[in-house]
Formats: sequence, structure tokens, C-alpha cells
Amino acid sequence: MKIGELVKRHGISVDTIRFYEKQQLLRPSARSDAGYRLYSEADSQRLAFILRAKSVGFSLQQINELLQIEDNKNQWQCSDVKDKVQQKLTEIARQLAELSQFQQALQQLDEACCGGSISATECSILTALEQGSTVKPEQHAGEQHNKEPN
Amino acid sequence: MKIGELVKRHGISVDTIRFYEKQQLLRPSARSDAGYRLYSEADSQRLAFILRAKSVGFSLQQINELLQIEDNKNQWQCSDVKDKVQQKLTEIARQLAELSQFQQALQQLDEACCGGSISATECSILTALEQGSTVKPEQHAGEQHNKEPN
DNA sequence: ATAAACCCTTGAGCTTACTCCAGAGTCAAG
DNA sequence: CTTGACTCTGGAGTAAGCTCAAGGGTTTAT
Repeated sequence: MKIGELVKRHGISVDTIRFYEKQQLLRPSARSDAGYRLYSEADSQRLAFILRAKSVGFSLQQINELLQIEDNKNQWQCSDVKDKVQQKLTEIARQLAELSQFQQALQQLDEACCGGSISATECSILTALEQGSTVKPEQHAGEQHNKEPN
Repeated sequence: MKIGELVKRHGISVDTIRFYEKQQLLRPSARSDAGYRLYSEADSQRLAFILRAKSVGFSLQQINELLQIEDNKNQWQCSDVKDKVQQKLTEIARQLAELSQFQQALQQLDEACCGGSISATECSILTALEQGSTVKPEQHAGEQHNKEPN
């Protein structure tokens, strides 16, 4: 099949396919007389492999490594494959930890701020970012009568 | 103070400072006769603000927006600031969800694979990526029957 | 006076995964 | 035979956040 049908099947763009080719992930198994890329069923399945690997978070570089194993399965062991997966899991755990930390810090900021129409001069979020101190909630004039500045 | 002292105080590079300047985040309040950047205490505090915002996950673009508020606090409300924080929280929640999905899928792959020295031709990780089906554990010749399949 | 350390500007490069464009050849339908 | 859809190549552009290099002035210490 030509590139147009391939992309229709997989729901991606021709540019992406050509990009993957440049990245050595997927080469068409033949060319027509006019130089058109021709893909076999096997090629299409290889693309499916790539897309599935992408969908579980692998980078193109990592997918390349997986494909090298896939291309010569009998020269590799289960442990080689599992290692890649575990590497990725470690990477993801690190990213999750970082994001969670962001989340926690932001939630603290969020909770401390009234979010109302009082002037941002009183905003405890800005204060915290200015001073790096622990977050303190704002004191609202007109809510209670208490006007200590933070 | 000159740029060298500023970066020493904050533990970042001069290139980064100049980059932030190009991004309109931090301008030196003066220049020496020789054209050296001169930073005031206020500049240094502004930088601290930037770095703190970065440490809770804001992008430079978002920090820029926060600084615009910071620069004219009395023209803004708490809600404006809180909105930024909540926007970021939403963004982070989305990223966390995506990563968790990756993690879950990878853990499934990981658990199904023996990780041993058997040939990768039997590897259930590769099989799953090839076929996109639910993961099945490998059947090992010469090893006892494993636990129940998933 | 001179060398080291510091500072300047401009501009390029890196990473990832595409996306888009120009200019041109090819193919199928009417 | 022409139109429109499809394909080709090569190269540039995008986002984010730096990082580095070249080539040259300034300051400071000895």
C-alpha cells in the first residue's frame, strides 16, 4: 500500500511516517517505479508496534531500541526487554514524584488564597513567592474585624 | 552588584540570567559605564521570586504572567492570582493522569515478563506490543507452572 | 605592565516529535 | 488533455529552557 493508505489505517500523518523513516524506525519495504513508498502488511504491523510503544510512554529513541530487539529476537533475552520497561518505569516514577511535589506546593498556595476580589497586594500566594516563607492565609477587612498585615 | 555576584547568590549561571532578560523576566536596574549589568536588592528578590515560581512548576511564560501581576499588584485581585495557580494545578493533574496511565500499562507489561534468560522470542512484552492484546505471561519449558494468568 | 578573572554581544546548537512549505513529478477520472 | 488528488525531496520552523562559542572590552591583583 502507499503512504496514504497506511496513514489512514493508523490515523497519523504522512509527515509523521516520513519522520519515523528519517529516525530509522520504519522503512517502506519497497518503492514504486515512480519512487512512491510501498508498505507491506509487516510494515503496517511494525508501525502498530511503534504506536503501541508510544502509547505506553516510550520515546522514539527507546522504541528504536525495542525495535532492535524485535528485529532480532533470538539474539536477546527476556531480561533485556524487561530492563527497558523497568528503566522506563523508573523514569516515570521520577517524573511522577516531581509532579506530585509541584502539586502539593501549589495546593498549599491555593488553599491559602481567598481567591476573592480583594486586591492582589494582600495575596498570600504572591507573598509566599516573594518571601519563600510558609504560606499564611489573608486577613480580610470586612470579614472579621482584624487587620494585621501578613 | 554585578551579574557574577547575583548568580553566586542564587546558584544559577550567567547565561541563564541573560536568557531571563531576553525573556523579559528580569532586567538589571542599571548598567555600569563599561556596560556591565548592575543589579539591585530588588532585582535579586525578583529573581528569587522567579526561581520559587519555577520550583513549584510554573513555566517561564506563566512566571511572566505572575510577574505582571506582581509589578502592579493593586490593579489585580486575589482571584487573578489564584486562577493562575488553579490553571497550573489542572495542567499538572492532566500530566499526572497521563503518567499514571503509562505507569499502569508498563507495570502490567513488567509483571507479565519473567525477565529471565529465556529468548526474547517468547517475551510477553514484545508480544503485547506486537499484538496489542492483553498481556499473557510466558510459558517456560523447563520451569514449573507459574501462577495464574491475568 | 600583564595576566587572570570577569563582563559584553551576537548567534548558533541542543532536545523531542513533529509540522509545514516550496517546487516538482505521478496517477486516475472525466 | 486537463484537473485534482496524491506523492516526492529538502529544508525550515516550533516549543522550552537553556548552554556554548567566538571575539573582544574591563577590572583587579601582582
